[in-house]
Amino acid sequence: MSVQSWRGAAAEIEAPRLYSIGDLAGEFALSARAIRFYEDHGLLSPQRIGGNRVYGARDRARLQLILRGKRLGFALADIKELLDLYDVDPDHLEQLRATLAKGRERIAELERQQQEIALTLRELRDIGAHIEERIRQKEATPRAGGRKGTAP
Amino acid sequence: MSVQSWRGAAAEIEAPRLYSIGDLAGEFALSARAIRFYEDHGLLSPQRIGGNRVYGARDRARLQLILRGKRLGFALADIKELLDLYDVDPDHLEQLRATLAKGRERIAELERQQQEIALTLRELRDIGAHIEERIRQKEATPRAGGRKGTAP
DNA sequence: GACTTGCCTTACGTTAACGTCAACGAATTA
DNA sequence: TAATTCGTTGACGTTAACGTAAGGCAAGTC
Repeated sequence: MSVQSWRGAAAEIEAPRLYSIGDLAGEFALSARAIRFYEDHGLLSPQRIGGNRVYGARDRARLQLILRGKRLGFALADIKELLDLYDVDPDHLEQLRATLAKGRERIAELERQQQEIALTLRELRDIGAHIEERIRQKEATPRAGGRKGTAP
Repeated sequence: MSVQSWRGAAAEIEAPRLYSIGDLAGEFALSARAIRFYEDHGLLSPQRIGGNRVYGARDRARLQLILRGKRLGFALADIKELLDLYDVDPDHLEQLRATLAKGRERIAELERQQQEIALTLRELRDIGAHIEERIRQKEATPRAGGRKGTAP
């Protein structure tokens, strides 16, 4: 049963949508084990209702960020730092500065990554163009010799 | 001793630069163990001179690609596939087509990754701007309350 | 009342990507 | 000649990020 049913049908007030661990696991196509794992490592901290985990919009958003971070190849520890950037205490000046600094590091790293992706894309497209041409050659004149592939 | 010394000083003909495992390890700041590991998994295949590994320009270039792939968060198995795109047999039409297809997949994946990085960068810059403003506030009027950070 | 479903915790297993250590050989260097 | 300095091959250890299995509670279903 979806967690939402627990809230009864007094749907006059805005009901901030809630999710069970199974809901999120299904929606994002990962295992409940993984979600619990993220919690164990401090990336999520859902409420509890009688032992059961209950996730709100904030948790859901954080989970999305986690998955995006993973797709970008970051380790969970890094992703945790990234998530921490979101809930800095706006009253503590030193923490604000520290967060800003960390944020800039992440930005720099992502920009570097951007460059490397762009470079890799150029190379792949180049290879692709060569291969396409080679294919056209072979299709035009089926039994002929050919030059070697692009180095290396 | 650098492998290069083995080639004597008959430097009239162009000597294609060679490297020992230590050379590459030093240059790219990784361990010799890692380099051997890559070889064990088919990502490198240096020559041998009396049991010792000897790397040429091609091996060096492949190693660079490996490291770049790692920085982009790819697994070694994926990187191996990527490397294989470079030395496709230009005479085998089917292999050409298959390579082209794989290449396009990688391109698509990298483009998706590009989008996600761009998105993350926008968010981080946004957070950064908020934090900077908050810092200016606190610097201007040291003891005042403040709004909360950017959700989530 | 038995069964299924969904969640819980605990604990051990697994894979990737190396690190570390041992024991050895070949080549310089003192 | 002895001691370093690279390099070699095993073999075992380690960390991250989960998977998998065992056993149990609570609620709904047949």
